[in-house]
Amino acid sequence: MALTVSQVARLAKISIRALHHYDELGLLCPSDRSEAGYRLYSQADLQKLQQVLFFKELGFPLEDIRRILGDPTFDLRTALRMQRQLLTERAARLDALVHAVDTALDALEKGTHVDKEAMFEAFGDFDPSKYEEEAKQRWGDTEAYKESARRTARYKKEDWKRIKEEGDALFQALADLLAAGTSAASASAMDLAEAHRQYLGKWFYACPPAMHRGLGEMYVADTRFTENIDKVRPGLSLFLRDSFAANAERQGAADAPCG
Amino acid sequence: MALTVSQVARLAKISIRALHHYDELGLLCPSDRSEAGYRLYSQADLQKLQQVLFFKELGFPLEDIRRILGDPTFDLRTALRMQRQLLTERAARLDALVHAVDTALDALEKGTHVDKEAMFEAFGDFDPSKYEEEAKQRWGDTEAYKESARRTARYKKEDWKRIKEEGDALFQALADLLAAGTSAASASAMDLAEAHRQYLGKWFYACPPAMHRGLGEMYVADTRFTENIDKVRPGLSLFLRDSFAANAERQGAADAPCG
DNA sequence: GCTTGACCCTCACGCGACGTGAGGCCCTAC
DNA sequence: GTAGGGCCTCACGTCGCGTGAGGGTCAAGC
Repeated sequence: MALTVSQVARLAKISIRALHHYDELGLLCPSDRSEAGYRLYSQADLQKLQQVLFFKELGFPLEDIRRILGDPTFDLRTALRMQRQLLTERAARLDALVHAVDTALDALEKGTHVDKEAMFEAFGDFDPSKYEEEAKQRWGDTEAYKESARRTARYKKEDWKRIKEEGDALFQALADLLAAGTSAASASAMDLAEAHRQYLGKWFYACPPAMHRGLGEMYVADTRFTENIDKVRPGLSLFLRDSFAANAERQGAADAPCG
Repeated sequence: MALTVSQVARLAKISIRALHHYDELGLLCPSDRSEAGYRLYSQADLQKLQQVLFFKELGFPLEDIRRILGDPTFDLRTALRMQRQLLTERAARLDALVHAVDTALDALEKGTHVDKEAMFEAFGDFDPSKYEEEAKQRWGDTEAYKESARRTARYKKEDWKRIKEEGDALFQALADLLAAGTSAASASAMDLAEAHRQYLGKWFYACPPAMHRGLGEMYVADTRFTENIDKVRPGLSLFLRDSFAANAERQGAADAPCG
């Protein structure tokens, strides 16, 4: 039943080296080894590999995949939403590129003598003056604009981390309240709950108070969430549920379910 | 008129380091430097950058882009067709992934308690037995199959090079005939012309004899092609045109134009 | 004239996901 | 017993930059 590296590699259409790499990272360690030290993969290993490849296709870095698969309470929902967003953006971009290539090919096949400059007119995506105007419209020609222009490049790469940190900070702040014995229905707790709700809306999806309350319910109902939230501080999931609910009440939420 | 690195970087929405990198590679060297050694980019440099970014978006490696832009007779048409193919495949894959993510999200929002295995059923793309059957159907469980399975992984990465080499070899063979004084209408020349036509059909696009003849015409009509083809051997472009035409005649082509 | 701070330069190492040998053990088969 | 294929573990290479370190340049304000 146990498969060797080359067999697994052929099945999954990846390289042997990739399997070695996943082993090194602790991402997918074969569940057995032969006497001679050969890697032996079980059916369960294959299933895990399947999951690894899924997330890889979605564009997750391997280190994240390791954590995702190792940590069953990872926030799949928000991660998938972000990834969906990313994928659709990439798809739109690809569509645009295919279009640009078609235009270029058309021109080539008709005129034969199309010079490259003309080709790029079709792909009119880099007119400096246009960019500058757009940029000024957005931020004005201020110091803030200069600063912003400089930082946006970094943002792209660090989005994930920043967003995660922002969320973690909110949870931590709520955990601190819990530790201090503050009530989940206190103004400070509700304010943080509201901040968390807005945080979700800002980065992931519109989350009306009723849905937020539902999310809190899920935190205690679903042990996968509960366990991990309580790692920050025991009892935090309950505290979150209550503060989310209190805040939802304050915001005048009806008794709508989450979803 | 001359722009500094940071200005260009802001306009093109790339990093300064990237510009340094392109300079190092000889891909985009600023046409001027200040007394202090500052890079100064002209409008022409910006246009070239525009082209660089276009090809980069299409997924070409930088080294290839350098050669493409440095060599005006590069076979844009075939390159673009290949790239188009690649892009549509990638787009299709992205679509499938978005779908898979949607399914996963749906399940998550309904059931909340969806385990990962169920999630991957939606993305049923890794059933080992399925793969194995498919593979056997295609190649049978032979030595050739084993070999093939081992090589396909490499093919992906080396496609470009192999295909280019195949084309180069054909051109070289024809150049040898020319050097030997063989007629462009000789059987051997026509056979090579036919091989080139089939080569195009195999890797790029269906090229009926009449279109192939038109391609030959272009080789002499468009100096960008002429110059570079004649680098292989002076007069080769003419020889190609004539042998393509002779072969088209032999294949019973009407007098249709290329395209 | 001097400092401050934004901007520029050139090394040069780091990263992520492997590719690609090198050198050597294992295992079956002739 | 030796030839071959498959497996192992280092360990360095690749690509497209990111990210400092260490230091010169330049316009503005004191």
